[in-house]
Amino acid sequence: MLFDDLPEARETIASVLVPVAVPEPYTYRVPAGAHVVPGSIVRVPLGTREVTGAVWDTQPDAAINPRKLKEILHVHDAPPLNDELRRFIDWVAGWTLAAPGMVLRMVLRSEEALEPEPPVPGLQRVLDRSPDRMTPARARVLATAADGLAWTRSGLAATAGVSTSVIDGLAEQGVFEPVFMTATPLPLPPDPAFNPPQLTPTQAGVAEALVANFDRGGVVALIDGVTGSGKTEVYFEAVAEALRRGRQAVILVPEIGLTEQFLRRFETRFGVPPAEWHSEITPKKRARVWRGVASGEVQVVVGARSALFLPFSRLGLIVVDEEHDTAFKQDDRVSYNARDMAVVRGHLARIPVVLASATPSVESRVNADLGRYQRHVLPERASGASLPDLAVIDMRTEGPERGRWIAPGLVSAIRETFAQKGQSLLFLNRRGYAPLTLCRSCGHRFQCSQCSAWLVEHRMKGKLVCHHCGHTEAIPRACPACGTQDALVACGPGVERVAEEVEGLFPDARVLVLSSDLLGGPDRLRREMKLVEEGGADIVIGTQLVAKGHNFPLMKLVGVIDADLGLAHGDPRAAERTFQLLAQVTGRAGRITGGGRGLLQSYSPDHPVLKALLSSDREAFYRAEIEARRAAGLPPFGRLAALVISGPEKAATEAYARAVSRVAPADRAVTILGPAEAALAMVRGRHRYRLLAMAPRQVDLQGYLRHWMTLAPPARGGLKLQIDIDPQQFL
DNA sequence: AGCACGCCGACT
DNA sequence: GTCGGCGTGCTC
Repeated sequence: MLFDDLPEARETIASVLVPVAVPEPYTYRVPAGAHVVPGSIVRVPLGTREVTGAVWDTQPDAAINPRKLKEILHVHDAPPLNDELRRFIDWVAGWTLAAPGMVLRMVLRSEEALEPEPPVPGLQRVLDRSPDRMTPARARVLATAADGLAWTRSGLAATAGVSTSVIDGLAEQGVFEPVFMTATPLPLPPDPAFNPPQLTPTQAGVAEALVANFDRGGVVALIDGVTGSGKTEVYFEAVAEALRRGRQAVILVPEIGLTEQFLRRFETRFGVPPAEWHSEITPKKRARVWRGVASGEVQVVVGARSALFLPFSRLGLIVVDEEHDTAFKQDDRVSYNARDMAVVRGHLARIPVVLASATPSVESRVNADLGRYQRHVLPERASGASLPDLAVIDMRTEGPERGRWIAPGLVSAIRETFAQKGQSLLFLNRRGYAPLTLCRSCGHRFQCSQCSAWLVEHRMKGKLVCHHCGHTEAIPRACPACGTQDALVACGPGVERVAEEVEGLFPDARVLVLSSDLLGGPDRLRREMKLVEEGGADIVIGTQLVAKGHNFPLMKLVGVIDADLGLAHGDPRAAERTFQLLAQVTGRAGRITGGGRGLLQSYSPDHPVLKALLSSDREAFYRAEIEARRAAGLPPFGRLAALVISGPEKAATEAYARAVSRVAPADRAVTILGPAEAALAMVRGRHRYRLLAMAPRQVDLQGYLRHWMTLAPPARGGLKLQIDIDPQQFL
């Protein structure tokens, strides 16, 4: 054959998604001898820097000036991102209107994982060699290494109980030879048959349905079960099925829900703890989990929302526990709701998704009612214990005297519980001592200088703190407005103030405050949680973190100090949030041991949310909430969007927007527009606006956004948007 | 003049 | 997301 007949050796190119906010993949030359496939993780030059990206297409139409092309520097020795994950990245980017590279960045969140762990030097017994002289220490070493497996020098020394010099001596004589051990072996795989639970007939029925879903493609099941009904045990059976089928499972939990308790429950069922994935994990562990997941060796991951973006090689199941929790939302960079994106990934991968909650979100309930999701109800408590006995204390007639916050009825309930050595929990979703401080003399109210919210007194810290932007200042002695000395007065209760009252009422009780801003950080909080769990406190005063994830087995009484708090907000989901929070926190009472009580202090005991809670008629709550949204012109999904258009003073605008999003639309300083008006304002005003637009309107937001993006492509920093629309309808 | 800072476009 | 260029305004 003549050389002339051969097609000219064409230059190979590939499009590479780079982790920057550009709208499309860039084209690079593939160096001779390098082999890339779609999904290959590569190192490429970009501008003056080098970045890690992923090959998106090996046959791109190169509409780019060939002279501009740069060459791929390195192809990482890591499994390529599979087709399922690449489609998921593209989908999420399209949905969130983020650059695909920004979504890729969430996938490539472990630099160390991109190359195999370097081999560890080790020693292996050379069987036909023995030491010149035997000593007791040497004998122990030989006995330890008799299995013929490779050991690390220090590991062998420690196990045999000798110093490393004994090992060195033996190695010197050739009794051990140096070898290289490949990366630390992964822990044993979870065993689906390790400890199957005793399920009630209802639970078994639900578990069976979840198992059957593995043969039905991308089915979403909503498990709707009261606190203590055994949701976890039931979805563990779906995890077991994934394992039996040789597939991987991921369990997403709200960040705070990933407790020691949860890991222990997993271990009890499957014999080993699951792999963990969350923001606190060390880089080394992070890399192991990432690689293990990509290679398929790690079979079950329990993690926060970011675990959804792990490169599973054969994902078979996604579970979203506490699916109603707002911690699944990410608002910075790419803004997404991991619960919704889990449904999307399940859909693309044609695998079952399980959403579980004691208080499902309204949108998931609606999706279930519409037949998009299966709905499985677990009504009773598994232990046979009844739900806590709930009652309301009408603060208008049965309230405490002025300056106190705990009604006499609740005080006596605490006294009774304490006498019977049970634990009481007082729930108040307000950190600090008092939510508002004012001057007795002139009426001056302490406001945050950055964002105009009230400053909250934190007596333990001795500071005034803004809960919106984090701004902190010292508590002054004199009023900054009129100069009067010692005239400051605290208005309303926070957990610290309730604790003060409790300590006065029950001097013998062990009182503990559980709040996210405890001095001593998360470690201390973890210790305190454990302490409460083991009975080391009698009365616990806590903010919403006691409502989430953690179970306190000895808790017999839950008192809600202000059940109205949260109901009055302008947020269209205030009622839903309050219902969920109160149901979760009161559900803690007697959760394990049964026979718990809940007392809710309220000035509006006839509010539908409280009525629904008290009658345990959850259906009534959902019916009323869906109806209320319909009446307000909102679709039942809670199709909500917020546009935050940031102006030139970026930091100020963002702090402002953050503050506003919590108090809006009550704050008059904010212009509130619908998306159409916001879009027009953007285009007309050359985005010199400082506004937050909330659009609880029934509009085609996606259409509007696309429309205006073509009119005025958002400049960097010019526009930040959050989309909070249930993606179900677009799948 | 020298430099910090913010804005803006480019990045294959 | 991050860098470099450039204009503005201020001067340990």
